[in-house]
Amino acid sequence: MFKDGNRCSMKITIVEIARMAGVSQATVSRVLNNPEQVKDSTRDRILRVMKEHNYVYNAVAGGLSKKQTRTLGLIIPTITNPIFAVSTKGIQTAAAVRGYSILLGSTEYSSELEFNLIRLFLEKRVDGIILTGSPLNIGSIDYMQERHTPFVVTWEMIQNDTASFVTFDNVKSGRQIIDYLVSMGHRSIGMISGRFSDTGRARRRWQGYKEGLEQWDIPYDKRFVIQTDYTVEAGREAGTRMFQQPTLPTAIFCGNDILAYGVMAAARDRGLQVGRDISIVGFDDLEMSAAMDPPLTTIRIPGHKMGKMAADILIDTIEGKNKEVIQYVLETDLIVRNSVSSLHRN
Amino acid sequence: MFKDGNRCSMKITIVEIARMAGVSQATVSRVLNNPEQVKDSTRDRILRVMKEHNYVYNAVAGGLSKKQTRTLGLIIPTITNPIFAVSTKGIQTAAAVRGYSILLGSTEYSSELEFNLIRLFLEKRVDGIILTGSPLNIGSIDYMQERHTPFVVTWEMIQNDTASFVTFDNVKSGRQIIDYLVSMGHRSIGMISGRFSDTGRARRRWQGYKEGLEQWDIPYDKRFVIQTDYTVEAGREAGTRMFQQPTLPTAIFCGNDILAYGVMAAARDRGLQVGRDISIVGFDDLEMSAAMDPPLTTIRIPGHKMGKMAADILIDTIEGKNKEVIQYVLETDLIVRNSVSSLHRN
DNA sequence: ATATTTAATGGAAACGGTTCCATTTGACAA
DNA sequence: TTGTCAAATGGAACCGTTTCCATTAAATAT
Repeated sequence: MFKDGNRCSMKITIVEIARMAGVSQATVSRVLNNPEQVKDSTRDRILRVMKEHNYVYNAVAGGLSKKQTRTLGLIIPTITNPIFAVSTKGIQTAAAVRGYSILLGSTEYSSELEFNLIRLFLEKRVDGIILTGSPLNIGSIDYMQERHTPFVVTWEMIQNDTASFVTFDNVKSGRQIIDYLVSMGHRSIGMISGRFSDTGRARRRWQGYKEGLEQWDIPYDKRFVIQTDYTVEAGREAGTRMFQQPTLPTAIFCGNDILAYGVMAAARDRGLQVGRDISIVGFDDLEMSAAMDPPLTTIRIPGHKMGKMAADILIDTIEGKNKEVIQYVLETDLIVRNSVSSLHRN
Repeated sequence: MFKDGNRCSMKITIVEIARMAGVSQATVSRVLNNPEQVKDSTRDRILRVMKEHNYVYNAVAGGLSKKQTRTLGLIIPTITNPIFAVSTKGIQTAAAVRGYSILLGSTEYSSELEFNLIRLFLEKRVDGIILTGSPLNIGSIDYMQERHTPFVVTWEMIQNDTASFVTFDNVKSGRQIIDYLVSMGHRSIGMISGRFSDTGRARRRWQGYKEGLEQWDIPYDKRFVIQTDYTVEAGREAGTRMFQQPTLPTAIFCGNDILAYGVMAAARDRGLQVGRDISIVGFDDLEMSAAMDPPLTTIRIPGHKMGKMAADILIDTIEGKNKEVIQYVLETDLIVRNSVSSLHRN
């Protein structure tokens, strides 16, 4: 257990190192933070002593003193949706490059949990917070601002012009899908959406859907829109319900790819061939969407890039490298594959 | 900005609260940690002062003093594979219930990054570490043990009987797949596997494959096994290569579901109908596997449960509620769906 | 009324670093 | 030799809690 015969290496501190190396504790601290300030020979000696005794820096003590933890709080709806996973990866990678770690919290779409996470992160003195796909809670933003904690929100834009965000336009993307569907000859279009109560995004995509219909003079038929949870199973169940109706839409816009997978399965269950009898489009462009049968037409959102940008903006803010509010609205792309049929006679 | 007219609320400390409430800082600390020890009237007064001034507890100072951070370090290969996401969710949920937060780190299958993460977590004084799908680095375990940091490994068993783990048997699960395939009449079975160099798991599943073949007296044909990255695209590419060979296996065991999705797509590209012309089985049972066309036969591993158990064991260890090493090997289930055809004439 | 417990509170030393402000040392110029 | 300056180091206060050990106040027993 005690490889080197002395007490647990976690217990040895800077002052013991100092004593053993015959210097003051200030000097030891310097080799840790500003090595160039100490004479080579002294530094080497101190470093040697540290090595010998397996010294492990205590970042919580350091954090208390420096008033910074080099830790970012990340709040996401759920890690279980791959799209947030890729976004998280973007954040994590960018943060790691700049020497920050990530404290992870999931809201599971609960505004109360979101608020609790923010309070917790504040107590833990994260240097900043990334709010992904939020805020759910009206108080969240104020709470952070009052406490002067740098933060950036992503996956969502906010009316407030005092806060940074990096996001994309859900309404526009939704409309883009309708435009495409209409261009393919569809005029009877349903939507299987996430719950408006869970996220603003779901509502906004639906808003794009509705605006799209209006623009093309297609009447809104509320039998053709279903809200459900963002899971494959829920999508399948919603699809089944949709397809049991006496008249069916020719195309369905799904609130995300996960839902689309379920709806595709429901279509097959019902004997409908996707991309011929029924057209389906998703949203997110997950890794597996291109491998579906048929490959899923969907909106690609720059999850990884958004994450990276959010992290970089946040860290710049923390480090005082930018003083302004930064607000980005990234572009999305419609990825046309084979899940939508053309209704034009050819 | 300064809602209540005083200085930033993050700056006000326990001693200011004490002064304002006319008590000692010890008493304030008590209302935070052992409220029952202070008289109701005093407690209420202190609480009121805190509320009024938006006091935010400083957990890093508390952590320094208490020598515990109520934070767990979580190391996973990549957050991008949904199976680790569900495992992470299990951990996170269990940890939250018991008042711990999660510091997240990804190794991206690099043993060097793994080691750096451990060192970083130790510096940040996490109370314990969960090593998922590791250790990659031979030194990792020793390093944590020497420093007396509680940890549990998951997704992997270790020879060492001084460390806790909760995992499942990759070899056995691999063999289970072969047994099933053979029972369906297959005798020409390929494998598209993750890279042995990336994870021990990949090798172990392959070992199950090989042992299975031996048991049924099927010669091992190395043209039928391909190692590749754990991504859909890589699976598709590997599948394409596989299917370009002059003779094909009748069934393919894929190292995980992600790979299987790619291989299914490759089969379709090649005009092979999965579940009829070619049989495919996966590993993990991701959420979307049941919605594939055809639904994917696969091994279900209890990712969420493993995560929860790992977290609970770790926390019990941290809190001294168990002093023993705990080693669990969970059961996996073969989920039979429709991606495997029967070769028996019927 | 006094002695004995128990409950409530306060004082002050940790916890393990950082950093401001000296002080010492040596090099170099005058 | 002395003065000046820069480089290297040390002393000690500070970061914001917790907690041990007293001390005081209140309650109960004798």
